[in-house]
Amino acid sequence: MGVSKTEIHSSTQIQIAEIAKVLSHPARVAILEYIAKQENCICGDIVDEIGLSQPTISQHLQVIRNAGLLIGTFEGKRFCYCLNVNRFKEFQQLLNQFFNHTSARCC
Amino acid sequence: MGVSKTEIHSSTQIQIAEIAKVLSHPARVAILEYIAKQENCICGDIVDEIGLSQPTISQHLQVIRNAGLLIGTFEGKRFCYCLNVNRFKEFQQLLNQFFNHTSARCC
DNA sequence: ATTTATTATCGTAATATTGCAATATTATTT
DNA sequence: AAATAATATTGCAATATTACGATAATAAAT
Repeated sequence: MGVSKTEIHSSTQIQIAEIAKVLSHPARVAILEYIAKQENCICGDIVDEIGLSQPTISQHLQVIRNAGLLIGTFEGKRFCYCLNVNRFKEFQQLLNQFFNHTSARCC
Repeated sequence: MGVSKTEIHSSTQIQIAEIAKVLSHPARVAILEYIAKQENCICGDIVDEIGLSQPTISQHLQVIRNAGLLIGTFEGKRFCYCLNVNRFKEFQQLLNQFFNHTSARCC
């Protein structure tokens, strides 16, 4: 009834789905791209960059943060979040494992 | 108000999000894995394999089909769907492009 | 300490997703 | 053609997601 039956699936399947869910909204894709390309991590202007309200961006950022894709650093006095590249590459690796494993077994 | 503002995003961002959405449910991940590993494409028993009702599986299959990930073939008399490996690998490639492009630009 | 700027949270409305029972459709046999 | 099997669709309920205004919390600067 609208709720996913996660208990019937393997942890790997759930993991892939969780990773994919983070990327399953264009705003989050855009935010990730934007954060990554900002050299000095001044990320407060995501709201200006992407045409969504500040609460909405904050909500999307939370999804990204919960996935472990954000790390905070200090640049002088300013605190700013930055892409967790290691985690990001882990996402890529896990997805590639899924793709390779799955397509290799196909008829 | 609950609806994605797709018009503000680039076609690449939307494409990545669409690909990710297909993989964003463990049942669909499981279905893709199952279809891929079936040598002779006898896929009617997905329902037995995965613990979900036939309508629910059919619904998930439609999402997978709409993404272009299913092709139908004839094996003797039986029609059966099979993973579209080319499209599947295209998904992998597009995701890798996104990951490589994004992580390369990070601070 | 008080203003100012930035980010997070709350509340709420609209829409989407997930799941299944019931039913319809389609295909295959007999 | 009628029966059987397999898949798709419909309808509906429960939950999740998306979006934003209002507000709270946090940090920076005066």
